[in-house]
Amino acid sequence: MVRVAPDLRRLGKTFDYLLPAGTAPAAVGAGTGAQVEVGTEVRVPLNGRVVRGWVVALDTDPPPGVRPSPIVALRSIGPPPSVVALAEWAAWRWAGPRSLFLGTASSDTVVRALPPASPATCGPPALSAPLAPPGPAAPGVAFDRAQQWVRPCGDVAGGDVPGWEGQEVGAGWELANEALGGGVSVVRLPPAEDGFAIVLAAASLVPIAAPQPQGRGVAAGVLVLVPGRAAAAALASRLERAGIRPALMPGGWARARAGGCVVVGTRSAAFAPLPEVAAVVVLDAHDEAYEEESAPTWCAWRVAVERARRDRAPCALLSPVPTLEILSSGRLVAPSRSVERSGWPPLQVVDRRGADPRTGMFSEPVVELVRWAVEPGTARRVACVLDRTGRARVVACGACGEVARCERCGVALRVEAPNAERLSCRRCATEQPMACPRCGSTRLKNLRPGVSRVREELEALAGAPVAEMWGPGTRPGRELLAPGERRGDVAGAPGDRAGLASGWAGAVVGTEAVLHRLDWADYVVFLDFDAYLDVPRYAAFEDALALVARAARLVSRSRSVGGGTARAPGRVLLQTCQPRHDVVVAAARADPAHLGAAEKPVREALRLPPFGCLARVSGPAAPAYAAALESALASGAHPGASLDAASGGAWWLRAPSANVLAAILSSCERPPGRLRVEVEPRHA
DNA sequence: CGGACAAGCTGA
DNA sequence: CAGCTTGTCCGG
Repeated sequence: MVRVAPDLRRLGKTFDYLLPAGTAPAAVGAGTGAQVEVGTEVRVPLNGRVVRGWVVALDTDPPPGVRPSPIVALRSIGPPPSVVALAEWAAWRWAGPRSLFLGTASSDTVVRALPPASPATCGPPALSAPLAPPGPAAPGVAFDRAQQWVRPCGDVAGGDVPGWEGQEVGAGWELANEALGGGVSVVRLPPAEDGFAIVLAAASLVPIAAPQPQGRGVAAGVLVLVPGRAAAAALASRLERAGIRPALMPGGWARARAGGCVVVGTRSAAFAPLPEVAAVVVLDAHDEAYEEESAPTWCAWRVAVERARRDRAPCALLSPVPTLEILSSGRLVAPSRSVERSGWPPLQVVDRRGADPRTGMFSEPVVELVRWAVEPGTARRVACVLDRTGRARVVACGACGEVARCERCGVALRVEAPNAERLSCRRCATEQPMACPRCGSTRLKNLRPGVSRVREELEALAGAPVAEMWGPGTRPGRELLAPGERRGDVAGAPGDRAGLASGWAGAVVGTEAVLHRLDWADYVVFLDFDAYLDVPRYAAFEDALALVARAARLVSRSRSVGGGTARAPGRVLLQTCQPRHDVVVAAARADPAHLGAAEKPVREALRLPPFGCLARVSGPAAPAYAAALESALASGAHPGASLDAASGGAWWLRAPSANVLAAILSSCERPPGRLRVEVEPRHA
């Protein structure tokens, strides 16, 4: 008898079934597809139809009074037991259906057999002796294993091993051992460093093919997460050039399931079916691509951290701009200040406080830059970023020029309605009189950048065509116009766009898409950086700094010039009315910790993450659920937790920690009807 | 989730 | 009261 979780979104229950004739629980041949084990995908009858499901427990006793039906069929090899348990944890942690996480952990296609566990085909440093599996709290062992990698690869970087020519090896090497020394580390690598050295060091922790009879036993692997599909593919091919054949998710599901390999993938690969992890590396852990936007709002780097904790494996979270939440999850590993500074490009801040609104979006330095970029016969590229939304109702003081901002939390105050009589703070929900909080002047002017004609203006100023790029920043399907082209008449097939983006030079204006789609630039200009500082989200400042880091990476990337490769002399330029803002200061000093130090007390005072954990409850069934939560809180079992009504029939549940929050949510039965529970939504 | 079935509405 | 919509329950 086995227990099965059906693949039905609204059904959290499990059901017991009889094994089909001729099968037995996983006593022998587990993972070969012939037998049932925890994780196996099955097809089971339920209420008169046949549904997909996962075996979540073996040898169960059915509740009294029910007579179980037999399983209809074994459908596919499923995630290993460790990942089934991980999915259960995630379902609890983010108050979501377990089947959703099991689905994420499963193969897109039916898998009936696994390839032989691919042993570490690690290239250059042919490690001769089998390595011990990762043990509990053995930093010394991890250190030694990483050393074996680091030393040869440090030499290899000179280019004397095939496939290694020209691999740039930076500060990552010195940090790799420390990063993988045990437990969770937060590695603050500057934007110019890509962390490949740490990935290689982690890859060396794949145990050398310990012979495993019939695929039994645990074959640990190394998990590497990257924010996007393109970056995953790029990392995979780079690993191959280094002699390591990684399992690229989702296609590499079966290889990952067999274990003993390096698995590379995006957010969903946090649930890659490695039976055990020997090390975990998350690149650009601050990237919002790791967070699922709709409920359940799970977060891949947090899953990765939990996974490493369960397997007592080292976990390295890499980021040039680690958020407070990331920092609170591990110990900080950072290069020296001088190394960090040299990994950030110079930042030029253009103070726009005194600017005449009629000069439009462009300061003198920007106009000069664009003219420089469009000079004929040059291969220069200047990218201008303009977020067209988000600051229509922000006001600045007509007397002192300061943006009116909340004295309590520092966010820009907004005029919520066209003829409102007070200024409101959307972060801490307070209101203030319609006057400059700094000098008291009531002469306030609306900051309202011109939007639709920015490109035309720039073309007029530069006296040359300027390209345009737009579209949502994180989704595909954007279009790049060549110089002189208009929206709607994109040259070539859609497939040509990437080529256009890489071969093209001059000036480009676009939304955040620019930062995602271009592969290099000499300069990145934020035409209206304040738009990012004024977003009413608790994480707005961190997100703004992350954008600068992304721009920094664009301008520090090497590019081909006239057949050779040159280092772009990159710079980032910000136009802002808030030149002393902590985000601007942090970026200018190449010191992300500056922002962290400024943010910490505010978060602490407002009990925002990482000093507290919030969940938003909404939907038609929210009132009923809120009532249940209220009575759970009234019982006194959860000190420090509270429930507040928000606008639009929603509620905020606040708890001192994510665990307490999850405990409260899971202790309250969900009422029937549509209910949305968003745990830790970053747009709060 | 989706089928079964019960309770409620409508119109002749 | 047939014929249809809307809602609640339940599954092994």
